[in-house]
Amino acid sequence: MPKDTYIPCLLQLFRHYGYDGATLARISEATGLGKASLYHHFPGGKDEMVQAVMDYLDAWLAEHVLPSLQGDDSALEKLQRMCDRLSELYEAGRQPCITATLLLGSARDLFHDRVQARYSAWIRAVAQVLVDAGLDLTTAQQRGEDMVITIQGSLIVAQGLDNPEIFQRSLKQLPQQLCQNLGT
Amino acid sequence: MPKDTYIPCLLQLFRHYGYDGATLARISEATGLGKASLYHHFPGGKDEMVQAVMDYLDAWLAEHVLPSLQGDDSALEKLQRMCDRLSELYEAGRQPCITATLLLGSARDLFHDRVQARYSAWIRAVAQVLVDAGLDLTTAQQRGEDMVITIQGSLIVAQGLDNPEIFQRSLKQLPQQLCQNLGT
DNA sequence: GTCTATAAAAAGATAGAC
DNA sequence: GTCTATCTTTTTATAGAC
Repeated sequence: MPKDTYIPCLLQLFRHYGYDGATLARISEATGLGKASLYHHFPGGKDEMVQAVMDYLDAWLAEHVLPSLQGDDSALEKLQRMCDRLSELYEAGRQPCITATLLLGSARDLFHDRVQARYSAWIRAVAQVLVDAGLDLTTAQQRGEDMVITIQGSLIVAQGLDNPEIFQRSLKQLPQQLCQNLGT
Repeated sequence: MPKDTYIPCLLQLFRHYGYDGATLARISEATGLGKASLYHHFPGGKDEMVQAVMDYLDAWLAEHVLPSLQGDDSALEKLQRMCDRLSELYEAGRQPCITATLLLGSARDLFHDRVQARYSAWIRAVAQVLVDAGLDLTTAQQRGEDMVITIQGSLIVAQGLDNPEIFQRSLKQLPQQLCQNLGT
Protein backbone atom coordinates (compact mmCIF):
# COMPACT_ATOMS: atom_id res chain seq x y z
CA MET A 1 0.00 0.00 0.00
CA PRO A 2 1.28 3.52 -0.79
CA LYS A 3 1.94 5.62 2.24
CA ASP A 4 -0.78 8.16 1.45
CA THR A 5 -3.31 5.50 2.36
CA TYR A 6 -2.48 5.86 6.02
CA ILE A 7 -2.56 9.65 6.29
CA PRO A 8 -6.24 9.99 7.31
CA CYS A 9 -5.69 7.36 9.97
CA LEU A 10 -2.63 9.22 11.25
CA LEU A 11 -4.57 12.48 11.30
CA GLN A 12 -7.18 10.83 13.47
CA LEU A 13 -4.59 9.51 15.89
CA PHE A 14 -2.55 12.67 16.24
CA ARG A 15 -5.47 15.03 16.67
CA HIS A 16 -6.97 12.84 19.36
CA TYR A 17 -3.91 11.72 21.30
CA GLY A 18 -1.41 14.44 20.50
CA TYR A 19 2.19 13.88 19.52
CA ASP A 20 3.25 12.12 22.70
CA GLY A 21 0.05 10.17 23.15
CA ALA A 22 0.08 8.77 19.64
CA THR A 23 2.56 6.00 20.38
CA LEU A 24 3.93 3.66 17.74
CA ALA A 25 2.00 0.84 19.39
CA ARG A 26 -1.27 2.72 18.88
CA ILE A 27 -0.33 3.76 15.37
CA SER A 28 0.60 0.21 14.53
CA GLU A 29 -2.71 -1.09 15.79
CA ALA A 30 -4.78 1.58 14.06
CA THR A 31 -3.06 1.27 10.68
CA GLY A 32 -2.64 -2.49 10.83
CA LEU A 33 1.04 -2.03 9.96
CA GLY A 34 3.97 -3.35 11.98
CA LYS A 35 6.41 -0.88 13.43
CA ALA A 36 9.05 -1.76 10.88
CA SER A 37 6.60 -1.07 8.06
CA LEU A 38 5.81 2.32 9.55
CA TYR A 39 9.51 3.18 9.46
CA HIS A 40 9.64 1.99 5.87
CA HIS A 41 7.02 4.59 4.91
CA PHE A 42 8.21 7.24 7.33
CA PRO A 43 11.95 6.84 7.96
CA GLY A 44 11.88 9.94 10.15
CA GLY A 45 9.46 8.37 12.60
CA LYS A 46 6.57 10.26 14.17
CA ASP A 47 8.05 13.58 13.25
CA GLU A 48 7.80 12.72 9.57
CA MET A 49 4.32 11.28 10.04
CA VAL A 50 3.04 14.54 11.47
CA GLN A 51 4.71 16.50 8.69
CA ALA A 52 2.97 14.26 6.17
CA VAL A 53 -0.36 14.84 7.87
CA MET A 54 0.25 18.58 7.81
CA ASP A 55 1.14 18.41 4.11
CA TYR A 56 -2.09 16.56 3.49
CA LEU A 57 -4.11 19.15 5.40
CA ASP A 58 -2.38 22.08 3.70
CA ALA A 59 -3.35 20.54 0.38
CA TRP A 60 -6.91 19.94 1.55
CA LEU A 61 -7.26 23.52 2.74
CA ALA A 62 -5.80 24.88 -0.49
CA GLU A 63 -8.16 22.74 -2.54
CA HIS A 64 -11.38 22.87 -0.56
CA VAL A 65 -11.39 25.76 1.89
CA LEU A 66 -9.52 28.70 0.41
CA PRO A 67 -11.24 28.45 -3.02
CA SER A 68 -14.60 28.95 -1.31
CA LEU A 69 -13.43 32.48 -0.54
CA GLN A 70 -12.99 33.24 -4.25
CA GLY A 71 -15.72 34.22 -6.69
CA ASP A 72 -18.13 37.02 -7.41
CA ASP A 73 -20.75 36.52 -4.74
CA SER A 74 -21.07 38.33 -1.43
CA ALA A 75 -18.67 38.10 1.50
CA LEU A 76 -21.41 36.47 3.53
CA GLU A 77 -21.92 33.72 0.98
CA LYS A 78 -18.20 33.09 0.71
CA LEU A 79 -17.79 32.77 4.44
CA GLN A 80 -20.80 30.48 4.69
CA ARG A 81 -19.28 28.19 2.07
CA MET A 82 -16.01 28.20 3.99
CA CYS A 83 -17.78 27.24 7.20
CA ASP A 84 -19.49 24.33 5.44
CA ARG A 85 -16.09 23.01 4.44
CA LEU A 86 -14.72 23.44 7.93
CA SER A 87 -17.65 21.52 9.33
CA GLU A 88 -16.61 18.60 7.13
CA LEU A 89 -13.01 18.88 8.29
CA TYR A 90 -13.96 18.72 11.95
CA GLU A 91 -16.88 16.35 11.39
CA ALA A 92 -19.44 18.78 12.76
CA GLY A 93 -17.49 19.31 15.98
CA ARG A 94 -16.77 15.70 16.82
CA GLN A 95 -13.08 15.92 15.90
CA PRO A 96 -10.43 18.09 17.57
CA CYS A 97 -8.05 20.25 15.55
CA ILE A 98 -4.55 18.91 15.13
CA THR A 99 -3.00 22.38 15.28
CA ALA A 100 -4.34 22.92 18.80
CA THR A 101 -3.17 19.48 19.83
CA LEU A 102 0.31 20.16 18.53
CA LEU A 103 0.51 23.62 20.11
CA LEU A 104 -0.39 22.32 23.55
CA GLY A 105 2.06 19.43 23.91
CA SER A 106 5.76 18.89 24.22
CA ALA A 107 6.05 18.91 20.41
CA ARG A 108 5.14 22.59 20.25
CA ASP A 109 8.61 23.69 19.19
CA LEU A 110 8.74 21.13 16.40
CA PHE A 111 5.58 22.27 14.65
CA HIS A 112 4.97 25.78 15.84
CA ASP A 113 6.25 27.37 12.64
CA ARG A 114 3.89 25.36 10.47
CA VAL A 115 0.90 26.13 12.67
CA GLN A 116 1.77 29.80 12.68
CA ALA A 117 2.05 29.83 8.90
CA ARG A 118 -1.33 28.16 8.51
CA TYR A 119 -3.11 30.47 10.94
CA SER A 120 -1.56 33.51 9.27
CA ALA A 121 -2.54 32.44 5.78
CA TRP A 122 -6.05 31.65 6.86
CA ILE A 123 -6.51 34.95 8.71
CA ARG A 124 -5.12 36.84 5.73
CA ALA A 125 -7.51 35.14 3.31
CA VAL A 126 -10.57 35.99 5.39
CA ALA A 127 -9.38 39.54 6.01
CA GLN A 128 -8.98 40.01 2.26
CA VAL A 129 -12.59 38.99 1.66
CA LEU A 130 -13.74 41.57 4.19
CA VAL A 131 -11.49 44.29 2.80
CA ASP A 132 -12.88 43.60 -0.66
CA ALA A 133 -16.33 44.05 0.85
CA GLY A 134 -15.39 47.49 2.10
CA LEU A 135 -14.06 46.93 5.61
CA ASP A 136 -10.95 48.71 6.82
CA LEU A 137 -7.82 46.60 7.04
CA THR A 138 -7.37 46.69 10.82
CA THR A 139 -10.90 45.55 11.55
CA ALA A 140 -10.73 42.94 8.81
CA GLN A 141 -7.54 41.54 10.28
CA GLN A 142 -9.14 41.37 13.72
CA ARG A 143 -12.15 39.54 12.34
CA GLY A 144 -9.88 37.05 10.67
CA GLU A 145 -8.33 36.41 14.06
CA ASP A 146 -11.80 36.17 15.57
CA MET A 147 -12.68 33.47 13.08
CA VAL A 148 -9.79 31.22 14.12
CA ILE A 149 -10.51 32.02 17.77
CA THR A 150 -14.12 30.94 17.39
CA ILE A 151 -13.26 27.77 15.48
CA GLN A 152 -10.58 26.67 17.91
CA GLY A 153 -12.50 27.74 20.98
CA SER A 154 -15.74 26.05 20.02
CA LEU A 155 -13.91 22.84 19.18
CA ILE A 156 -12.33 22.85 22.64
CA VAL A 157 -15.61 23.58 24.40
CA ALA A 158 -17.42 20.99 22.28
CA GLN A 159 -14.84 18.46 23.44
CA GLY A 160 -15.01 19.60 27.03
CA LEU A 161 -18.79 19.46 27.28
CA ASP A 162 -19.04 16.43 25.01
CA ASN A 163 -21.47 18.37 22.90
CA PRO A 164 -20.68 18.91 19.19
CA GLU A 165 -23.73 21.15 18.84
CA ILE A 166 -21.77 23.93 20.49
CA PHE A 167 -19.41 23.89 17.54
CA GLN A 168 -22.28 23.74 15.08
CA ARG A 169 -24.03 26.73 16.62
CA SER A 170 -20.85 28.80 16.69
CA LEU A 171 -20.07 27.96 13.11
CA LYS A 172 -23.59 28.85 12.02
CA GLN A 173 -23.40 32.30 13.63
CA LEU A 174 -19.86 32.98 12.51
CA PRO A 175 -20.38 34.36 8.97
CA GLN A 176 -22.95 36.92 10.20
CA GLN A 177 -20.59 38.03 12.95
CA LEU A 178 -17.70 38.46 10.58
CA CYS A 179 -19.85 40.52 8.21
CA GLN A 180 -21.24 42.81 10.90
CA ASN A 181 -21.58 46.47 9.89
CA LEU A 182 -20.50 45.80 6.34
CA GLY A 183 -21.55 48.64 4.08
CA THR A 184 -22.69 46.30 1.34
CA MET B 1 8.71 21.24 52.12
CA PRO B 2 4.94 20.70 52.16
CA LYS B 3 3.55 19.41 48.90
CA ASP B 4 1.49 22.55 48.20
CA THR B 5 4.75 24.33 47.51
CA TYR B 6 5.15 22.49 44.23
CA ILE B 7 1.64 22.96 42.85
CA PRO B 8 2.32 26.17 40.88
CA CYS B 9 5.36 24.54 39.35
CA LEU B 10 3.32 21.48 38.39
CA LEU B 11 0.62 23.69 36.88
CA GLN B 12 3.25 25.33 34.72
CA LEU B 13 4.59 21.99 33.54
CA PHE B 14 1.26 20.34 32.79
CA ARG B 15 -0.28 23.25 30.95
CA HIS B 16 2.77 23.61 28.76
CA TYR B 17 3.72 20.01 28.09
CA GLY B 18 0.45 18.17 28.64
CA TYR B 19 0.01 14.99 30.62
CA ASP B 20 2.29 12.84 28.48
CA GLY B 21 4.86 15.51 27.82
CA ALA B 22 5.32 16.36 31.49
CA THR B 23 7.63 13.47 32.25
CA LEU B 24 8.92 12.65 35.69
CA ALA B 25 12.37 13.66 34.53
CA ARG B 26 11.11 17.14 33.62
CA ILE B 27 9.05 17.40 36.79
CA SER B 28 12.01 16.33 38.85
CA GLU B 29 14.23 18.92 37.24
CA ALA B 30 11.66 21.74 37.52
CA THR B 31 10.78 21.09 41.15
CA GLY B 32 14.28 20.19 42.22
CA LEU B 33 12.90 17.01 43.81
CA GLY B 34 14.06 13.46 43.06
CA LYS B 35 11.57 11.00 41.63
CA ALA B 36 11.24 9.18 44.94
CA SER B 37 10.40 12.45 46.70
CA LEU B 38 7.72 13.15 44.14
CA TYR B 39 6.15 9.79 44.90
CA HIS B 40 6.35 10.60 48.59
CA HIS B 41 4.17 13.69 48.05
CA PHE B 42 2.04 12.15 45.32
CA PRO B 43 1.81 8.37 45.80
CA GLY B 44 -0.57 8.16 42.85
CA GLY B 45 2.04 9.52 40.46
CA LYS B 46 1.23 12.01 37.71
CA ASP B 47 -2.46 11.30 37.96
CA GLU B 48 -2.51 12.55 41.52
CA MET B 49 -0.33 15.51 40.64
CA VAL B 50 -2.81 16.68 38.04
CA GLN B 51 -5.70 16.18 40.43
CA ALA B 52 -3.87 18.32 42.98
CA VAL B 53 -3.32 21.03 40.39
CA MET B 54 -7.02 20.91 39.49
CA ASP B 55 -7.95 21.16 43.16
CA TYR B 56 -5.71 24.19 43.47
CA LEU B 57 -7.29 25.83 40.44
CA ASP B 58 -10.83 25.05 41.56
CA ALA B 59 -10.04 26.77 44.83
CA TRP B 60 -8.47 29.73 43.03
CA LEU B 61 -11.48 30.13 40.78
CA ALA B 62 -13.87 29.86 43.70
CA GLU B 63 -11.91 32.45 45.63
CA HIS B 64 -10.89 34.93 42.96
CA VAL B 65 -13.00 34.54 39.84
CA LEU B 66 -16.54 33.55 40.80
CA PRO B 67 -16.84 36.17 43.58
CA SER B 68 -16.23 38.90 41.02
CA LEU B 69 -19.60 37.98 39.55
CA GLN B 70 -21.35 38.77 42.84
CA GLY B 71 -22.36 42.16 44.09
CA ASP B 72 -24.72 45.00 43.32
CA ASP B 73 -23.06 46.62 40.35
CA SER B 74 -23.89 46.15 36.69
CA ALA B 75 -23.40 42.98 34.67
CA LEU B 76 -20.81 44.77 32.58
CA GLU B 77 -18.74 45.71 35.61
CA LYS B 78 -18.95 42.20 37.01
CA LEU B 79 -17.77 40.65 33.77
CA GLN B 80 -14.97 43.16 33.47
CA ARG B 81 -13.75 42.24 36.94
CA MET B 82 -13.92 38.57 36.00
CA CYS B 83 -11.83 39.19 32.89
CA ASP B 84 -9.20 40.99 34.94
CA ARG B 85 -8.85 37.93 37.11
CA LEU B 86 -8.64 35.62 34.12
CA SER B 87 -5.90 37.76 32.68
CA GLU B 88 -3.89 37.08 35.82
CA LEU B 89 -4.57 33.36 35.59
CA TYR B 90 -3.30 33.16 32.03
CA GLU B 91 -0.62 35.80 32.52
CA ALA B 92 -2.08 38.10 29.88
CA GLY B 93 -2.14 35.36 27.25
CA ARG B 94 1.34 34.01 27.75
CA GLN B 95 0.20 30.81 29.46
CA PRO B 96 -1.95 28.05 27.94
CA CYS B 97 -4.99 26.66 29.76
CA ILE B 98 -4.52 23.32 31.45
CA THR B 99 -8.07 22.19 30.65
CA ALA B 100 -7.43 22.49 26.93
CA THR B 101 -4.13 20.67 27.28
CA LEU B 102 -5.79 17.83 29.17
CA LEU B 103 -8.70 17.58 26.73
CA LEU B 104 -6.42 17.25 23.74
CA GLY B 105 -4.11 14.47 24.87
CA SER B 106 -4.24 10.81 25.69
CA ALA B 107 -5.27 11.65 29.26
CA ARG B 108 -8.62 13.01 28.08
CA ASP B 109 -10.63 10.18 29.61
CA LEU B 110 -8.92 10.59 32.97
CA PHE B 111 -9.81 14.24 33.44
CA HIS B 112 -12.74 14.88 31.14
CA ASP B 113 -15.30 14.81 33.94
CA ARG B 114 -13.47 17.46 35.93
CA VAL B 115 -13.03 19.71 32.92
CA GLN B 116 -16.70 19.32 32.03
CA ALA B 117 -17.74 20.19 35.57
CA ARG B 118 -15.59 23.30 35.56
CA TYR B 119 -16.80 24.54 32.21
CA SER B 120 -20.42 23.93 33.22
CA ALA B 121 -20.11 25.77 36.50
CA TRP B 122 -18.40 28.69 34.86
CA ILE B 123 -20.95 28.95 32.06
CA ARG B 124 -23.78 28.74 34.59
CA ALA B 125 -22.31 31.53 36.70
CA VAL B 126 -21.97 33.90 33.76
CA ALA B 127 -25.43 33.00 32.44
CA GLN B 128 -26.89 33.80 35.84
CA VAL B 129 -25.39 37.27 35.77
CA LEU B 130 -26.96 37.91 32.39
CA VAL B 131 -30.33 36.49 33.42
CA ASP B 132 -30.30 38.78 36.46
CA ALA B 133 -29.65 41.64 34.07
CA GLY B 134 -32.80 40.76 32.13
CA LEU B 135 -31.63 38.40 29.40
CA ASP B 136 -33.62 35.29 28.54
CA LEU B 137 -32.17 32.02 29.77
CA THR B 138 -31.38 30.46 26.38
CA THR B 139 -29.42 33.47 25.14
CA ALA B 140 -27.69 33.83 28.49
CA GLN B 141 -26.60 30.19 28.38
CA GLN B 142 -25.25 30.67 24.85
CA ARG B 143 -23.29 33.72 25.90
CA GLY B 144 -21.80 31.77 28.77
CA GLU B 145 -20.62 29.24 26.22
CA ASP B 146 -19.33 32.04 24.03
CA MET B 147 -17.25 33.32 26.90
CA VAL B 148 -15.42 30.00 27.35
CA ILE B 149 -15.10 29.68 23.58
CA THR B 150 -13.46 33.10 23.33
CA ILE B 151 -11.11 32.49 26.25
CA GLN B 152 -9.99 29.09 25.03
CA GLY B 153 -9.83 30.11 21.40
CA SER B 154 -7.86 33.27 21.96
CA LEU B 155 -5.37 31.42 24.16
CA ILE B 156 -4.82 28.89 21.38
CA VAL B 157 -4.41 31.55 18.71
CA ALA B 158 -2.15 33.61 20.97
CA GLN B 159 0.05 30.52 21.33
CA GLY B 160 -0.09 29.74 17.62
CA LEU B 161 0.83 33.22 16.49
CA ASP B 162 3.17 33.79 19.42
CA ASN B 163 1.28 36.96 20.16
CA PRO B 164 -0.32 37.38 23.59
CA GLU B 165 -1.94 40.63 22.48
CA ILE B 166 -4.54 38.60 20.63
CA PHE B 167 -5.72 37.24 23.95
CA GLN B 168 -5.62 40.68 25.54
CA ARG B 169 -7.74 42.21 22.79
CA SER B 170 -10.29 39.42 22.91
CA LEU B 171 -10.56 39.66 26.66
CA LYS B 172 -11.00 43.41 26.49
CA GLN B 173 -13.88 43.16 24.03
CA LEU B 174 -15.52 40.21 25.76
CA PRO B 175 -17.62 41.95 28.46
CA GLN B 176 -19.23 44.29 25.93
CA GLN B 177 -20.05 41.38 23.65
CA LEU B 178 -21.62 39.37 26.43
CA CYS B 179 -23.76 42.37 27.46
CA GLN B 180 -24.96 43.15 23.94
CA ASN B 181 -28.64 44.20 23.70
CA LEU B 182 -29.10 44.15 27.44
CA GLY B 183 -32.16 46.17 28.37
CA THR B 184 -30.45 47.76 31.34
C1' DG C 1 6.17 -3.64 1.37
C1' DT C 2 5.57 -6.31 5.29
C1' DC C 3 7.08 -9.16 8.82
C1' DT C 4 9.64 -11.19 13.34
C1' DA C 5 13.06 -10.37 16.40
C1' DT C 6 15.80 -7.50 18.94
C1' DA C 7 18.20 -3.67 20.62
C1' DA C 8 18.53 0.94 22.97
C1' DA C 9 16.63 4.53 25.31
C1' DA C 10 13.22 6.72 28.18
C1' DA C 11 9.51 6.68 31.44
C1' DG C 12 7.01 5.17 35.42
C1' DA C 13 7.50 3.27 39.83
C1' DT C 14 9.56 1.26 44.27
C1' DA C 15 12.99 -0.25 48.14
C1' DG C 16 15.52 1.10 51.61
C1' DA C 17 19.22 4.21 53.72
C1' DC C 18 19.75 8.69 55.83
C1' DG D 1 11.19 14.60 53.60
C1' DT D 2 14.84 13.57 50.53
C1' DC D 3 18.15 10.75 48.43
C1' DT D 4 20.64 6.78 45.53
C1' DA D 5 19.97 2.71 43.40
C1' DT D 6 17.23 -0.46 41.09
C1' DC D 7 13.45 -2.51 38.65
C1' DT D 8 9.66 -2.88 35.19
C1' DT D 9 7.35 -1.41 31.45
C1' DT D 10 6.83 1.25 27.53
C1' DT D 11 8.54 3.53 23.61
C1' DT D 12 11.38 4.43 19.83
C1' DA D 13 14.14 2.52 16.44
C1' DT D 14 16.78 -0.98 13.54
C1' DA D 15 18.45 -5.50 11.34
C1' DG D 16 17.50 -8.79 8.33
C1' DA D 17 14.34 -12.56 6.35
C1' DC D 18 10.51 -13.17 3.09
